[in-house]
Amino acid sequence: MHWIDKVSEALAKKGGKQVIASGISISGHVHIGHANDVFIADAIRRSLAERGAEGEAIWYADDYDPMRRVPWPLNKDALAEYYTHYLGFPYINIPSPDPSHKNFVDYFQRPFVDSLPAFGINVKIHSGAEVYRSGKMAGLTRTALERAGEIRKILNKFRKEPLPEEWLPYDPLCEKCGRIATAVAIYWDGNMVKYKCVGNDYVSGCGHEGEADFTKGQGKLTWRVEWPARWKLLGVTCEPFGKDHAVLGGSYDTGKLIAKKIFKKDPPHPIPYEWVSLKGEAMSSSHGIIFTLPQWLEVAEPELLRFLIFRSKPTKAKDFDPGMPFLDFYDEYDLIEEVYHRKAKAAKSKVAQISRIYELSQTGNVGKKMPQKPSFRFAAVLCQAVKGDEEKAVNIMKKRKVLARPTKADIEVSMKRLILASEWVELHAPANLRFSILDRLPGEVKSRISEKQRWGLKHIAMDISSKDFAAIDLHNHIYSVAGKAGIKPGEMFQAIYLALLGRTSGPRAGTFLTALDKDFVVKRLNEAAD
RNA sequence: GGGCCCGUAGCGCAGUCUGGCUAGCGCACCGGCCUUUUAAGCCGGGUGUCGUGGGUUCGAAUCCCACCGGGCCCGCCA
Repeated sequence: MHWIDKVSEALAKKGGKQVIASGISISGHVHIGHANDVFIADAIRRSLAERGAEGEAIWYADDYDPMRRVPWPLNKDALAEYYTHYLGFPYINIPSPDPSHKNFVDYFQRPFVDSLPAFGINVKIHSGAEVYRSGKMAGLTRTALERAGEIRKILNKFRKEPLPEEWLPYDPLCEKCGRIATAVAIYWDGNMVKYKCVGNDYVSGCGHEGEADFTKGQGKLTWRVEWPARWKLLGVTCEPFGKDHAVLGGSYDTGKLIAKKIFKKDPPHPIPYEWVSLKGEAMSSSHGIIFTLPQWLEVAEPELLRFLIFRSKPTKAKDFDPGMPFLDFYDEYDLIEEVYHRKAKAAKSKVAQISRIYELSQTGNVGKKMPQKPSFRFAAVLCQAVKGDEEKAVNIMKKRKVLARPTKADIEVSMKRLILASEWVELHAPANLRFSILDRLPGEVKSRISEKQRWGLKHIAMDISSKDFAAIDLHNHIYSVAGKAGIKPGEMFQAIYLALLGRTSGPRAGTFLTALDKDFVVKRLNEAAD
């Protein structure tokens, strides 16, 4: 059984409505590593639905947390100084670097959230700032303040240096300087927490002493207490989280105890997961080593990212490389699709597992028929040869038997893939895979073509204009022309590539030439031969 | 100091929870074919001390213990 289904089975067995929580701190661009969180939560929701259990997936933006570091690209040049001023501010209160977004949070969060539907993700979105400001957290905050002593004892079990006697689990928002990370709560009474803005290790305080109304969001619970409080507030029964929280004595450990003892809440079923790296490097919002959901959708089908996440166990580290290895990755996905549709063979013991991974990779329901489409590898060449001419592309794919009596849907899927491939070639493909037809034939290129090669080009041009070659026949024909010209086939091919691409290699010549406009090819070959 | 993950073919991995066919898959590679350059074709081939050592067992990649190597997380701050 797939791990997603094991979790949903365990949850369903407990009974009642299941709430699967996910979420992150909006500390910069939200990248595909963060997608783990929501994708897992949503997949469990889906699995629960399949077994008839009630479930809801949520995504919680920690947008009321303080900015501890200025993230990329705001840490560059003039912006850096401007944003350094906002260290310690709750993200939600930091301005956007561009006027088309409401604020810092909107700027970083929107591209992520807006992309979720394209990945088939259906989650309810919550905002930490909204939760605090609306007073929804007030009751639980009061409980936490009342029982600060017990909470302190729980936390101290895991700390080297115990928290001070008068410690309170509350981070007030300094009314004077606007920071939420610099004020220390001193005591509380009624709805008010008295504080002093003393600063912390990354930003200094303003020294202000004031009072924060915790029913109005003038501060927030400290993380280790906030998390279990949130479980209680939203009735969270399951939550995937990064390995940083999963450490013994980490926030899940203390959260578990606080949830049970203070908030009378069963802690959620944990799903710790590993990070996703980018070309072997850890992704980092603050350093700009990221790959975002919109970036993904530019060059790949959404199913592929789901596949990346669900193909292996959550505790397995995953690496994503949008370069050459991406083609293999695509092939693997296509293969499991074929296995699912019984078009490819796999070990009997594997078919069920592979099929389930395929299902989980889908953004919606699985189609009954497997769509016909080119491999991504092929698409990456074809799109360059036809330069956006759909009809030509379809014809070539028919000739190549990639498409056999294609339906509208087949063509749609294939075109989509061609567009993605063309973006991929542009953005991520290694240079040697990229080619483009020369608009003009520069003299410098022409001069690299020998007398004998010219003779050959001229004859090929003549033959093409007088006859419609099938790709393979043309390919063969080039060999015979090379023979007549008294040169090696390789030299003949090189001349063709030079004339069209300005370099000595390219896609398989017969298919390549037949994929191009005939008149253009004839004209160009003649031009090179003269 | 504490914890987690990983170690299986040249590379990337599945299989480990729940011990049981002859340890699989993709790519690469090798051989052959397509008169056929090429990262777009086809067929065939497994190239392996399952990190090491010990234990449990009729039986271990799988469970237990120790160790080695790699990566990561936490350690007042997600």
